[in-house]
Formats: sequence, C-alpha cells, structure tokens
Amino acid sequence: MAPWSVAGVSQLSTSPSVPVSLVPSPGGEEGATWVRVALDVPLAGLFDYRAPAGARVGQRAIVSFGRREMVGIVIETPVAPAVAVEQVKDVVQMLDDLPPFPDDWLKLAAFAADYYQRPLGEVMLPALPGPLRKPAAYQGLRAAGGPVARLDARAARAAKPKRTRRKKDQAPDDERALTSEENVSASENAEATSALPPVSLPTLNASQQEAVEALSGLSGFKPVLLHGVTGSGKTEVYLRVAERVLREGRQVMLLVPEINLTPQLEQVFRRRLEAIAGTGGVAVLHSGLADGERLQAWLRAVRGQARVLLGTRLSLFTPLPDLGLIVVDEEHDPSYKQQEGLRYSARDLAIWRARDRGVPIILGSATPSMETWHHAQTGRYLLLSLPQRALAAEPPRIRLLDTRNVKLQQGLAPPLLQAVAQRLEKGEQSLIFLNRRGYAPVLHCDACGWVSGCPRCSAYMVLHRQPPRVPGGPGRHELRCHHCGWQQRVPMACPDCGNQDLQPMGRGTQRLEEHLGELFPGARIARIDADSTRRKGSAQELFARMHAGDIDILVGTQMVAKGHDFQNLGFVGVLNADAMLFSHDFRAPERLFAQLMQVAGRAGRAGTPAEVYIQTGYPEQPLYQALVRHDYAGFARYALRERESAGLPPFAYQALLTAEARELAQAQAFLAQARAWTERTDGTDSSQAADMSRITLYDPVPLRVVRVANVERAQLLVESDSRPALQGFLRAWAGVLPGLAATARVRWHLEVDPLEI
DNA sequence: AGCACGCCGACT
DNA sequence: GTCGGCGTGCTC
Repeated sequence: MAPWSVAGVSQLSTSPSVPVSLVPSPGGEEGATWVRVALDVPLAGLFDYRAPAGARVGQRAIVSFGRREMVGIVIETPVAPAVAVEQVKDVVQMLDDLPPFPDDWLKLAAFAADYYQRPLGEVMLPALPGPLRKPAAYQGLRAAGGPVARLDARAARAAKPKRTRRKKDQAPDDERALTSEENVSASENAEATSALPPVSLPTLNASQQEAVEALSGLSGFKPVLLHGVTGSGKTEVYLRVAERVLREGRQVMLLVPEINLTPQLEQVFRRRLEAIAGTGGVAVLHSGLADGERLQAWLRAVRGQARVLLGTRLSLFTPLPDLGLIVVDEEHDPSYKQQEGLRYSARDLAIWRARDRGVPIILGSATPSMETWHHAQTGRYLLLSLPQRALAAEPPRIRLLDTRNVKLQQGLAPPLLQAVAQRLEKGEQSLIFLNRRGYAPVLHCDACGWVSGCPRCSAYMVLHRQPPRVPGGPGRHELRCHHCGWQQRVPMACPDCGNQDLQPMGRGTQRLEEHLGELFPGARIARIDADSTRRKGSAQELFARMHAGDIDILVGTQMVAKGHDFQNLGFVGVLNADAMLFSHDFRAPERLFAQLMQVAGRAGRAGTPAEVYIQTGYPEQPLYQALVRHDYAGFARYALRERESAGLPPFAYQALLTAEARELAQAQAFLAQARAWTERTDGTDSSQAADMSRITLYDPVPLRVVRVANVERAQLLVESDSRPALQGFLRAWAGVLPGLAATARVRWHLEVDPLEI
C-alpha cells in the first residue's frame, strides 16, 4: 500500500484533559468535565456529553442518544462542547471495567476511519467483543458489574479448588486473582498441563535457515514477503521467528484467512508456542466464537496474558500491549477484505499497524497479491524466497488438456478419466475441482427458449438435485437462486409453452458427482461444497473421511483448495477454469492462478509424484503456461505488465461508489449527482483540498447482476495515480455525499481499494 | 442506523 | 372509527 496519510489522526486530541476551572462550566456535579464520544451510528462526527470528573480519553461510556442508550468511546475531553450547552446530556455511566484504550489503538481506529471514509464510532465499536458495546450487559441485577467482571469472577471461582490444593506455596491475593495468569489459564484449559513434553524441532533447509536469520536480524518496521510454494515450510519459519519474539517478551499477532478450515495450523501453533508462552499463552479469535469465548480470548490478549494472538481479520483490531511481530499468512487471500460495514483490508491495516508500532511484519504466500509482489520487486518490501519443497517431494506435474479437439464425455476429457482410473487401480485418491455448485447452472426449454430466471434477481436459478439418502428414496430437486436464496420446486413442464422436456444446461458439482458414479461404479465418491457441508461439523467429517482413505474420488469447489493436504492424493483434475480466465474482473487471473496453484498443492506432499490435469480451451494462455512451469514470478511479470499498461492497481488507486435502489434509474441518478458535484469543485474551490486534475471518474454503470432480491445496483469507479490525491478527494466527497438530494430512496456505500469491480 | 412523528387506505 | 403504510427528520 502506498504512503500512508496520517491526516485523520488529527481528529484525536492527544492533549491531557483540560483544567476544568477556566472553561464554560459543565455545571452539575463538582469538577464535571466535557467528553467527546464516538458512537456506532452512520453519522459523521462525535457527540459531546457531560461526564463526572476523571473521565479519560479511551474510556467507554454509556450515553443516551436519541431515545436509546449506547456504549461510546471517549475521544477527547474538549474545553467546551461543540453544540449549545442546553443540548448536551449527562453521560449515563462511565465504564471502568477495562483500562482506557491505549493511544496506538485509538490511532489505528482513527486511521482506518479516515482511510475508509467511515465515522470513527463505526470503526471502533464493531471492533470490540459484543458484550463490551451493549449497554444491556451493564444493566439489571443479573449483570453483576458487567461482562468483564462476570468473566473474571467465573475464572476466580474455577481457580479456587486448584488454589486450595497448592495453598502452601501461594499466598492468596484477591486483587491479583482477578487477572493473574495462572488462574485464567486454569479456567480456560484445565486439561492442558504446563509440563508439555519437549517439542522436537524439524530441521530447517538452507533457504528456511536463511529466511529465519534474515528475519531475526530485523529490528523496527519492515514488511517482509515470505514467498514459498505449498510445502516449502513457511509455517516453520513463522514459528521460529515467533518463538524468538516471544522469548524477547513480546507478543505475536498471526492472521490467517479462515480458521475453521485450518484446525491443524491452530494445533501446531498451540503446541509449539505454548511451550514458550505457557499454557493459555495462545489466544484464538474468529467470528465463529460465542460472545463469551470471544470476550475471553480478547481480554487475555489485551491484558498481555496471551502472548500469541492467532485469528482471522477481526483480530487485527485487538489492542496488544507488547506487540512485537505481525504475521499475515496467505496474504493474497481475499477474505482479508471485509465485504460489508467497514470494508477494510486486514492485511493493509496490519502493515500500517506494524509501521506505527515499529515492528516487523511477515506476509506469507505462494502466490502473493500483485500489490505485494510489486512492492517486493521495487524493494519496498524485503523479499525472502523458499524455493524448495521442504519435504523433498517432487512438485506435481501440471498438464493442460486441450478441450478444443476432444470429444468430452459428460464434460470430462478422456485422458482425465484415464488418470482417475489409473489412480483407482493403484489405490490412490483423485480430486476433481469444479468451482460451481449445484446440479446445473440453468434449466432450459428447447422448444421455446425459456430459462429458469430468478423472479427477484437478474440471474438464473440453479438446478439442485440431491441424490436420495436411501436407494430408491426421494431425491430433493429444486431451483435455487445463488444470489438471493430464493427456492422453488422444479416445474414439471415449461411455464411458457408446456413442453415437458426441460433440459439442465451445463454442469455443477452435483451432476459431476453423479456422472463419476456412473463412470466408476465401484469407486467411493464424495463431494465437498457449500451444500454438502451446510450441517455443522459435516465439513470436518468429510475431510476426515478423505484423510482416512475412505474416499476414492473427491469432487469439490474452492472449499477444498484451502488448508488440507491429502497424503494419498495422486491426481487433481480441474474443470471449467476458463470461466474465471475471462471474467470481467481484472483481478480474476490473479485469483485463478492462486487458486490453481493451491489446488495443485493439495496433492503429493508425502512423496508420491502427483499429476494435475487442467481442462482448457486456451492452453496457449500465458497464465496456463506459467502454471505448467510452476512459475509464479513469470505469471506475475506478465500480469503486472498488463496492469501497468492498462493503468490498473498497483499502478493506480481505486475507490468504488455503489448505489442500490428499487429502480436502477434512482441509483444511477444518485451516482450522476455524485459525479456532477466533482465537476463543480474543479480545484477552484480552495476549501476542498482535492487535486481534481489527478482524479478520474468513470461513467456510472449497472452491476453485472443488476438486480438482487428486487434491488437494482449501479456503481461509479474513481481512480487516481496518486494515493494522497485520491484520499484528499474521497475525504471531500464523503463529506458531501450524504447531503445529495438523490439519496432519498438510495442506499449507497463507498469502498476504498475494492477487490472486485 | 434506529426511532419517532405524521398524514392517508382496509379492517376488528 | 382505528391499525398501519413508509416518507421525513433528528440524534450531543
């Protein structure tokens, strides 16, 4: 990411609270003071209240706002309120169950608010565990002092029996008991003993050794790209560096894309790092946790009891008193970008945070994002490479199957089928990757041309056909819209002409599973996609069966690409990759390359030379050619050249204004007004610091799927070759957009650094 | 965003 | 006669 502007930070007052004696008196209680509070409301600005003496910046407060009560965070203690004194209400209750948030956390939130053009409160409050931002958690008899106090009390209770057993060597200290390391960890994980057996460390190969040494020599802020293919041992490098940082007494933040898909990683990190950080020294944070668990992990990290914080993007906003290292694993992964609310990139903010704290940050990937790779090439980031596979297994052989002159059998090329058959004979597993769930993408009437359109969206309804649970039983057939979730029964005949012979067009994973069953009657076939894993735990179950060798052929969507390595997987077939190659999105090739590398990497880790066949009608495409050579650098060179000549990121900076309304025209009208405003500003208005000469605004265009759930959408792309110019413009623009007349029946949002356009 | 207040249609 | 539609306006 480009030079960071820190302008937004100025909205934080760093001055200590003001001497109350010489100001417009807040009145009321003796020594009362004014506080300026951030609230989770979609309104720009902060809100002033009257608080008891001693209120501090960074402290939380329950305030009355309109007709409801909310939890806010004190950002300033101004000398006078910004509105008439009569309008200022009293704080309902200052909360002191936590120390005030530290300056660096407030600064991080302020930066994110400014960078992504959102109100400060909308950044800060959603970043906290749920109970800490609900006034209700502090009310009523049951609350007993709020969620933090309750949690601590529970931990103290749980620790009691242990304490009596060891009363000899530990004097009771009730103050300390609430937060002390041993008590909380005992409650969290009574099973895990602190006497872990010594872990035998894997031997590092030469390049791992070099990487660890280079990383150990770093002090202060430095972004490092750790580039290594699947199986090259990036995790071991993270671990060694993390261990070192822990020994220095500092905390480590490790971000992963999705924690549920990588339970092994969590196990490895726990085992290795708890040996240093102590039992309970590793906290795990992700959106799947219940409120209480999340609060507990967060508190442990905030209090410095947890020395390692392992988690998804939401962990980025956790205050860490002794942060010494940040690791972003799979840094290219799109799930680091939040797609609603504050649309932040946890990877980009992690880099900002590392700079702010003056600590190193490791970005790990086999297929880095073009942004990161570009920075590594220009020397802005340090590039460390792990070229070999650590386990000395041969990389999979990738072969392109030209589908232009081949007669496909149910969409499958003969060599692919032969490969599956061979692996079956050898008792090895096969994986067929098809990134399209359902039975067929559309149902079609040959007689009149009717297709299964969604009544609420401008999209096709997908045919789903679940095979019967018991042989001969009823299968579940239905049409489903993947955009809005609408479902209906499959019509027996064409709704338009009555033709009874409706045809499924194209192939999804369900149909593929069915075909493979017909082609390989003896084989054990399973499918992993969003449909087959809807039930909680069923994904784990299916992965376990695959690992146990109870599955011969696995059909899967991108869900199978992440995390899991299959020891006995000898063959990977890829279908329909071309669909992504020619997507409208300029980042599609980058995602396709990453995905194919990742899928290919699932196989052959244990030493079996694995094969990967990719069916394509365009084998000459540079992307596929680079893939066959396992040549990420070659692909990136080609992709970056294209980006540069087209003036696209990372050579330009973008923002996207999206509008939604019942009628497309309303959305378009809003965008037109938003655009027209920029023509009036033209740099002549000196109050707007925006340098319009460096800003390009494109025409508003409808989204490719215009209507979803009866809402029609359009968007307006803004581009600049200068990050500061774009930021300056967005700041001014975000200020006027809420006031535009056309906002009436329009919902809109502004996204900075959009991933998809 | 919530949550009110405020005027115009089909119902106990 | 009211319950309720969502239009508009405000929140320190």
